[in-house]
Amino acid sequence: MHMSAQPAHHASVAAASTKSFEQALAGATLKRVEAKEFVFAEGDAASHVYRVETGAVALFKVLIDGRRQIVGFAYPGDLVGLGAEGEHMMNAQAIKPTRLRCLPISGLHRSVAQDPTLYFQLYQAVARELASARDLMLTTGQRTATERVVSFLLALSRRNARTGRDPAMLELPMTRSDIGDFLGLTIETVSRTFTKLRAMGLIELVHSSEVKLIDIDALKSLADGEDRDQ
Amino acid sequence: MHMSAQPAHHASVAAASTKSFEQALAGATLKRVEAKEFVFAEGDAASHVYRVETGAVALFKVLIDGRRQIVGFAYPGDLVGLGAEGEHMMNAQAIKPTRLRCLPISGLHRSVAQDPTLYFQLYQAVARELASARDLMLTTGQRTATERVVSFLLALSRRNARTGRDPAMLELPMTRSDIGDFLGLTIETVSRTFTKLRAMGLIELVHSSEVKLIDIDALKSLADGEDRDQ
DNA sequence: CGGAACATTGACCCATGTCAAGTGTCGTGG
DNA sequence: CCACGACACTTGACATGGGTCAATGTTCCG
Repeated sequence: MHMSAQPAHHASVAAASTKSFEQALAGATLKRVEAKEFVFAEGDAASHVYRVETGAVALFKVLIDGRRQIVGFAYPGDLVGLGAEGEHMMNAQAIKPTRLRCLPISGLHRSVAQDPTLYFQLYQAVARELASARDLMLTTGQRTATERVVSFLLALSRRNARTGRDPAMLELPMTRSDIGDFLGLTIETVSRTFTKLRAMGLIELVHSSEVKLIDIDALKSLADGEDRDQ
Repeated sequence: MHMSAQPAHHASVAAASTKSFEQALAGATLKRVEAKEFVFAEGDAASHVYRVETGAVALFKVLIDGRRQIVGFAYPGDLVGLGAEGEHMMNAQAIKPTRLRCLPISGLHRSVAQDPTLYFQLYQAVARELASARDLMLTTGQRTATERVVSFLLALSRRNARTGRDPAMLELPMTRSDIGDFLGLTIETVSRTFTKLRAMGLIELVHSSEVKLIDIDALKSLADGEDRDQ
């Protein structure tokens, strides 16, 4: 039987919270960025790793013709910027006012001297991120628009459950455009799908950025083709 | 300006070849698997990491209704099975007769005692794999069928160039179905796209599993929307 | 109050999926 | 060596999900 692992779609290295890691972060400076401000861009020197304290950040790549793929959203507790060798290979942009703790990579290497398992933790953190990336690939590669949107909502719901919030009431800090670029859909399709789910009585749009899940079980079965272990 | 990094699409931890790593692998047993035989399946205990010596392996996840997403192919020199915590979260299946070097995870942890940087190497290996996974997301999320197939061919071409083989003559060890499940397309669309590229004089199908690239520059511009730095 | 940005809705169309023949190609056994 | 069957691949005809283009609503902030 599978008790398998990650629920999917929290694509930014869920917090590796251990003593040595917390210590490394403790001295880190705090940085505020406004909505739409970049934390770093593709090609920038990878000087820091950041942990989101409040707010939310979108991680994305762009094609030369402007098409954009968001590869993940980072919420409070998530790390961004890991796994970059020398320079960043993607962009990180705040999607609302955000506070970040900035950890210089050089300092990180120094911390390793005190705690050699730190690399193991980084390894695990990146491995988790890899797992999410692959789950997202499954979603964008093989699923219909409805399945994608529902999976996305359920992933947010699970995140809420994990962090002690109401799993039926979702805040969507990102725009429809962001959701579309994450799921490989257009704004219009995302919007139509929300409308359809509302018409089916499965969700309620309290506000365009606030969704109430009415019938989670029905949503789960809609998301199907769901990877094992919900 | 970007000198950025990875060419994309070699989704299985390109070989981390260092002394300590080679030593760890040296004592490893060799295993032969036939085409279609599983190396491991989702849910299996993650007991070993494997390095492909000859042959090729497909890594994939399946949805309950049978849809399949191949997240990468592993060729000689590539590692498979890294990043699994406890149990594997995907399947690894040989796509032709394959020889693998099997490295017990327990032994790997022992080797770390001798060389603490080993974890750093593993971290880097997984980070590279993550970069490929994200490149693939960009491809399957945002591109047309033609762009996907051409990107795929060019990635194989680059791999050939990197390993000292003819970058214009490609061996496709995988079936059309595998390619489709990798790129998020159907068999028929993959086949039609090959036919179209042949009709355009850009490729030649020596054999259904052997492709000759005739006009690589034209292919590159077709692949466009290509991520920066070719 | 006005305007910009975001979201929704509608009409239409096309790329790709689906279904259904056909056509190699390879390996096996007679 | 040939015949057969099993697959894999190709090709065609058709259907449709979701993209595109366009208009309208809504929200929020100055």
